[in-house]
This record gives sequence, C-alpha cells and structure tokens, in this order.
Amino acid sequence: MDILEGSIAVRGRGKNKRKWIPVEDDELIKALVDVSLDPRWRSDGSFKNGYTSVLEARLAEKLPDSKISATPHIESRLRYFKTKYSALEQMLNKSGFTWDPTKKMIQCEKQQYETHCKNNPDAKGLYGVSFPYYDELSMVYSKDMATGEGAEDMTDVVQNLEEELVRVNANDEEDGEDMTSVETPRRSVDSTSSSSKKRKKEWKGKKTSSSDPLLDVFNEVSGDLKVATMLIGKMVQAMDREASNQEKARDEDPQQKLREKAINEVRRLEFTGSEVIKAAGVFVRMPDQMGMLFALPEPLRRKYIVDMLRDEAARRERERSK
DNA sequence: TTCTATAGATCGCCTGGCGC
DNA sequence: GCGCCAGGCGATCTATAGAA
Repeated sequence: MDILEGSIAVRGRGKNKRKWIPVEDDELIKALVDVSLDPRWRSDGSFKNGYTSVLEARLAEKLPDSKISATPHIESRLRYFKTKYSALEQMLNKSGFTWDPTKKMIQCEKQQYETHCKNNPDAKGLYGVSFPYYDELSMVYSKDMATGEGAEDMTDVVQNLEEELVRVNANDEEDGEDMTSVETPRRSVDSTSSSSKKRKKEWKGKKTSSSDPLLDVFNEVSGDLKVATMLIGKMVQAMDREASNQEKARDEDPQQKLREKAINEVRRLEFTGSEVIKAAGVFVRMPDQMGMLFALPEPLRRKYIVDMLRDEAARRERERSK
C-alpha cells in the first residue's frame, strides 16, 4: 500500500484512497447504530440531512488522528457495508443459507454459494469470511422495522412475536430436516413481513416451549443473539417511532418518557450500540429496572448497567442450557 | 508477468425536505 | 411553485493484492 492511512494522495477516480482499519470500522458502526437510534437523526426509517457529518464528528472524537471525512470516506464505507449486508440478507432469505452467530459468517454449501454469486456478484467474498457487523447493520438497515407504513408499534411488536412463534412451531413440525428440497418463500426487498421469514429459518431446531407464549418469545429470543438483536432493535425503533408520532402526548406518557430517558442514559454512559439494545430489551421486559437505574447515584449507574447486562447474559445462558 | 477480483473513490442523477 | 441541499444509489474508474 502506498497510500498512507488517512492521507490524501492525488485527487481523481480511484485515487485518494484510504485504508479502513478494523478499529475505524468498529467506531463507524458504533456511531451509525447510535445515530440510527437517535430520533433527532433518524425517523420514519430514513436518515436526516447531515447524519454523515455527525458520524464524522463522532469518529473525529474517538479517533482524532484518522482524518476520516463524511464525504467521501464515510459515505463510501457505508455504501460498501450496505451492499454486503444486502447481499448477506438476500442469501439468508434463501433456503440452505444460514447465519452462524458465533463465527459471524454465512453457513452453506460452497457449491450453492458459488451458484448464488453468479447471479449476485455483491455476495462475493462473504463465504468463509466473518462479517462482524451484520447484527448492527440489520438494526440500521432492516427496512421492515424502519419504514413508517409497515412499521410496528410496541404492542404490535410483542403481538407479532407471539404470532410468529406459533407459525414457527407449526412450520418446524411440517418442514422437518429438509432445508433444500423446496425453497422457502423469498423475502421481497421491501416486504414488511420479510424479516419474519428469515427468522423462521433461523429458529429451526431450537424449540422448547412453555405455557406462557410471551415468556416463550423472550426465552427463545435469548437463544439466538442475532435474532434477539434484530427483534430488540425493532422494539427500540418502535419506541423511537412512537416518540416522534406521539410527540404531543409524550409529556403525558410517563412510561414512554422513562424509556427514552433510560436509553439516553445508557448511551450517555458510552455503552456500545449492541449493549444499548440489550439494555433496551431488559427495560421492555422489566420496566422496574429503569426506575432503579435513576434511583441510583450517577457514579453507580454504569456499574448497575454492567451488572444488569451480565445478569441478562447469564439468564440467556441458563435458558439455552435448559 | 499477466490476469482477475476486490476495495475505495468519484460522478451524475433522482428524490425528498425545507425555506422563501 | 421554485431553488437549494443532502441522502440514496447505480455506474464507473483506479489501485492493489492475490492467483495463475
């Protein structure tokens, strides 16, 4: 590489390249998740003007030597991530492709992958390579949870989770082990029910159930971090959406106000995007945690959240081992 | 050494929001 | 309604790394 990191060589197409290093990607994704959860910069599923400048400022703050600018660096990098994320999602939408949440990579037959790549060049380079930002990007770019029309409010989210679980149960029994004989219905690019089909596939073979459907939902969610991140992300998005839709009524809705306050507090304490989402999931499940958070003196709040997330992780682990 | 795939940057057009 | 601005996105170009 003859292009120094963050340095500018010569202007012109293909020139003036900079090499993104992992820590820069990490910070960019963290900032992107944060901004996507901030109703000031994102509402109704789309970003507002100037959000790339916010990302630039955030990166400048975290990595003062990087000299990454909104245009073209961040814009280009986000496009790259979005392309790869879309390609991944497209694959996961097909039968035979699954996501390994531990290795953070696609799992499928190589032959099948190569065939897919012939029609979808964007998917090249994703086989056997970990893509650590899929969870975060699914929160940011999943259209079904972002667009206004097909978007769900908090009640819908929970209700749909229950309904979806019932469908999964039924399909599990029907489908058996046959993952490739018949293609599952394709997810249309902008379908509002799209992610449910993908999740259906990922839920295969993981079922145990109790008599409480809602408890089942959260128990099952805990078994799969990717799905959990997506679904909790939906909740957070729904909360944000409600915040903007009911701006006038917000002052009269203490629960909603408390949720926003709690999430803002977690973000203020500089937790990562995925940690914020996990915390939001806990707040939805156990609203008392929010009250307790604010009851504590400020210096203790960070430790409280850390403990809360650790307990949540332990709870998930227990559920997994049941 | 040549070829090929990939990453990163740029260009140009479209669209939507916003102020006048 | 019009113009401006910024995001989205496809097309394209070039540098580079790795394979043949």
